[in-house]
Amino acid sequence: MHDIKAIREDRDGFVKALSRRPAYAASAGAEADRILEKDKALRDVLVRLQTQQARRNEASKLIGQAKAKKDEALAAALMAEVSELKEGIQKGEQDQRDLEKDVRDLLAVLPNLPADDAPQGADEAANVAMPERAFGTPVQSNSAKQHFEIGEALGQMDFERAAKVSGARFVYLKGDLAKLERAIGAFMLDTHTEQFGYTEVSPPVLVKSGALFGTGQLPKFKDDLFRALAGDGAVHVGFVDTHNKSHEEVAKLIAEASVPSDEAGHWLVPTAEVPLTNYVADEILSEADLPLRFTAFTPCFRAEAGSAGRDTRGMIRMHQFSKVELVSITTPDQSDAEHERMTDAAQIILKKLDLAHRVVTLCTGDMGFGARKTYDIEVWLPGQNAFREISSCSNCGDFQARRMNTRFRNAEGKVQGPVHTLNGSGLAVGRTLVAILENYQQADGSVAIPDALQPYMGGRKVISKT
RNA sequence: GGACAGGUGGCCGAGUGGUUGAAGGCGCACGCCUGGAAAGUGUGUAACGGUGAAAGCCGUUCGAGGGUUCGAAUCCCUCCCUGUCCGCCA
Repeated sequence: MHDIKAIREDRDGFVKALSRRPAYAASAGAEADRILEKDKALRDVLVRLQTQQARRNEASKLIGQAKAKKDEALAAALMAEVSELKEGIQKGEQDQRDLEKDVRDLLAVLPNLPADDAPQGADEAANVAMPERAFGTPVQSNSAKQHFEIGEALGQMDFERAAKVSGARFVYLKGDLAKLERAIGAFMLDTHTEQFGYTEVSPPVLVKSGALFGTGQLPKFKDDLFRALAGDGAVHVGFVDTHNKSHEEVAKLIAEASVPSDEAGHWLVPTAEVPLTNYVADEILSEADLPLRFTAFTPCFRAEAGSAGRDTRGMIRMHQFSKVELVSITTPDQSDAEHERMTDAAQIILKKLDLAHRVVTLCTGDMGFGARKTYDIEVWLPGQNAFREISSCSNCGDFQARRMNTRFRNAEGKVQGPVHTLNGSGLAVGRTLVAILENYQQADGSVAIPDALQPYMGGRKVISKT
């Protein structure tokens, strides 16, 4: 969420930054002007309304004093005056609510402004390589199998039965592959907590809509989410007047007043970023406690609404997958350094697993809604003969903090404004498993276990068909 | 799911229609006291918004949203959350 004051005070600067996102290249100016128009109308209403409220408050106090002095005539005169103000005040309050909602609704769907050093570009082709962060040598091989061929041949990865039970984009892992997923998660958590000071968290994976608004998935991206409703999801809303009505009439009125609402039920988290970041929602944190660093190993659920036909084979794009997430809450002046540190933490995992990868800075056309700057880590998959995203580390600046209403105060107790939030995968566990299968596959169909994971796999060195 | 009881400032906690943004306490900050500290003592200590060059002035906020009233932390309605008991349940 953008700071309306910032748009008001520097409209052109806002438009310039927003128009760096290709989707807003043409419309940024019009967006800003629509918002500013509503904002101006709101402030006009406030000036008028507050004058009336001030007089009402003053007169109300005088009424209390007059009544205390038994001066009923004065009290009656004042009450008549306030009575006349009432209509205007109620109208003003309604206008205020409407205009505040208008401004908020317009702001809520606008993406974050790219950082100055986020490269300009239309799509992923314009992402900028970071050679200083590249690691390892991609192994080209004509004989390399894809992960699902390896997993299915091992008899430990079953898409057909998953389709029977849950449909497309689900998988059963069994035996050593199921254990390997757990081992990868445990290895990642241990690394982040022990080497990087993250606090391990086991968060809720069903959340209310307010949390998804806070991190920016709602209201704009609800089609990407799964929703969990109790029963048929009907919710009783509003007041039903049962006076002098038959049972049938009351039942009908209740049914009419019961509708699915956007507030009803829960949503399945698309990433642990949501519960980890919203942990501090509506709080004023102490600067001394920052940065906060959280990590969690959770399932993630995504509808993949816009991905029909993409990555249909294998485990690359699932409705449900495991991920270890990293979230940092920092002061504004720390967030750039924290972004580099978080990316280091994510990369360490791949380095310890000896998996070749590269890192790119996303261009303005490829960045997510809430990010001001993003690094993607792409791991080499010899079976696909390609680099594939395995982590995305973003600095969201104060964008999520404004939506969540999370601020911090300094040592003197003075509120300093919104915190900065960052999130990154550390890493996608399913895709890490894919990368291990493809990079550690052996000619006989078995898969070597990376050294770093052997302690988590009972000291074993290889996964074979059982 | 049912029945009660609650949700007040950084924390605890008073407050059931009229100068209550809110007593009191804790915590915190600064001062006095002290050789220094503790104790004691004094003062201060919410957020957000509008307006203004600023000082300031004004408004809103006592879980959230509506309503009643000249006036709501206080009365009414809806929702959310917490606690206790019952039911069900991993």
